[in-house]
Amino acid sequence: MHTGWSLDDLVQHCVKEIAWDGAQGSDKARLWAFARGYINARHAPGTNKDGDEGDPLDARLQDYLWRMLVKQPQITLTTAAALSQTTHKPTAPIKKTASTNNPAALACAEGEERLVADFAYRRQLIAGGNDMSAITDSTWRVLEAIGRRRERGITQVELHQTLNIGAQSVFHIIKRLSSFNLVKKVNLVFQRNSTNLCLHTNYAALNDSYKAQLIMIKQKQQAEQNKRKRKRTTDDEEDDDDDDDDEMAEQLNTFTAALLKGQTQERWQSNLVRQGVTDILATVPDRTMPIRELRQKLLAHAGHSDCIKWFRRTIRYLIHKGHLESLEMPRADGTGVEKVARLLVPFVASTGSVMSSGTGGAQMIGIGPGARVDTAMLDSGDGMAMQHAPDIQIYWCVRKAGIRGITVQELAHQLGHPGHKILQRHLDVLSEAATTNRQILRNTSMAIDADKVARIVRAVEFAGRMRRYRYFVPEAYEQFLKQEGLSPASKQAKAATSSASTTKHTVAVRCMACMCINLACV
DNA sequence: CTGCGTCGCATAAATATGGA
DNA sequence: TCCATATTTATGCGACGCAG
Repeated sequence: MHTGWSLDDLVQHCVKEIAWDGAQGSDKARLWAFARGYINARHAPGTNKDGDEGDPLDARLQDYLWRMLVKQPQITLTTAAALSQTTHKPTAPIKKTASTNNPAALACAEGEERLVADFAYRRQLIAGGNDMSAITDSTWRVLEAIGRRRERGITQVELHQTLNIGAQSVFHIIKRLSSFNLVKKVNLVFQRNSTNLCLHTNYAALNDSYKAQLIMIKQKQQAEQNKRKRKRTTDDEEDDDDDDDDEMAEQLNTFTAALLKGQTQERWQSNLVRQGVTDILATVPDRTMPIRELRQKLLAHAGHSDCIKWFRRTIRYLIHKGHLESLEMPRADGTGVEKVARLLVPFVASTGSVMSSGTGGAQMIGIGPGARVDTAMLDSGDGMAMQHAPDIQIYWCVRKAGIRGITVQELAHQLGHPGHKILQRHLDVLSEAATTNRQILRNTSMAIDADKVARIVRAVEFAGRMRRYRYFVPEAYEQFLKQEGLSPASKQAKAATSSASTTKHTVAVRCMACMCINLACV
């Protein structure tokens, strides 16, 4: 934690970074990024913002740095054009032609100058003291690619695609490399696919996903310790259990709260929930608890439809995998039966899991027709992606649409064209009140606070004879009405009629999309 | 009859494994 | 290192039963 830095140190830092960039080397823009990273990291946190308003890396420093670097024995000055022709590698005839989509080569102009570290130095830095005879050409290429993407890691899929190596071979190579302790793997689940993020060991500790994995492992170990303690003494460790539960519950609450507010990038972590469920069950008598109670204990927003869906899915998954069994038990107050869950085998996250702790602006990622698990989501700068429940994805899309609203067609497009039926169903549910309260809502005529209960607003718009729905977040809908000079007086009617009644409250307004359409609220 | 929730089967995409 | 195949994890959707 030095608050100062020296020019020599800066130069050495850049030499290393260039070496990490591999055979393609680094261009000037990247070099300046390295230097800025170095300088900022060594400034005291408070001083670098207002203290020096100007760029700490001014033209003079840039010039100096460049001249010093060119002089370094390990560094060669070359151009992008030269790099694309020569293979520049003492080891093997690697088919550079195969990787024409090399981003580094394409990104810079033909004559762009690049600094490249020599092979021996790079090898020492990236492969450490490992015997190079054990590292074959393909292995080296993979290792180098991982090194190049050291900050955010690279997925197995990307390695397979960019290096033109079979997916299975990539798997083997990664396995080998992790046996040398050069590479760390982190499992990601994204939409319907799961993949591994590969990180160079030296940089793994900087990655949020890897940190999350370590936290999970630590939690697992603590849970095991607690269990062992519990076996020995049953009464004295209650406090520990409570603390543990509180900690877990708190973490989960943060997740749900943040998720539902849509103000964060924290991704819901299904493994965390699964583990939370079994951890709680492990501490109660008979390892049995009503599912409803379990949900309330685990989640701060247990009444939200999002939570209910997620939770139901989680329970179902755990039952399917043999961790839980579901039983019918009479209620304590004697009014019928309710479902309870009994723990059979505690769930333990095996391959680690992922959550993001990014700090950038909240944004939806990975949803779209071409969404993939690789660059699209990682390049968005917020680290990791997690699989989302469809309703949450829908909700966020509607939210993102804001005052303009969104039609089913647009929604379907944004979500990568899921099944028509399933989409409609989720929309039905979301535009109604929370599912558990439906009974109450139907039977009551009192005013319903739609802002609190309904998640999204469904409005119908007419264009000639055509009729279609448009969905809004409640706040956005209010805003829309205000903009059109209308009072949101239809709120009650809207909530009351959304389920069964046929009465319609119609308002003639201008549609934001077409500017000439009547919009009616149903 | 209708709406809703649950169950089970089919499918997809990626990883993991073992033999050549 | 490649090939064929198993496994894992998640989604899509129809069938079925229940309650109003």
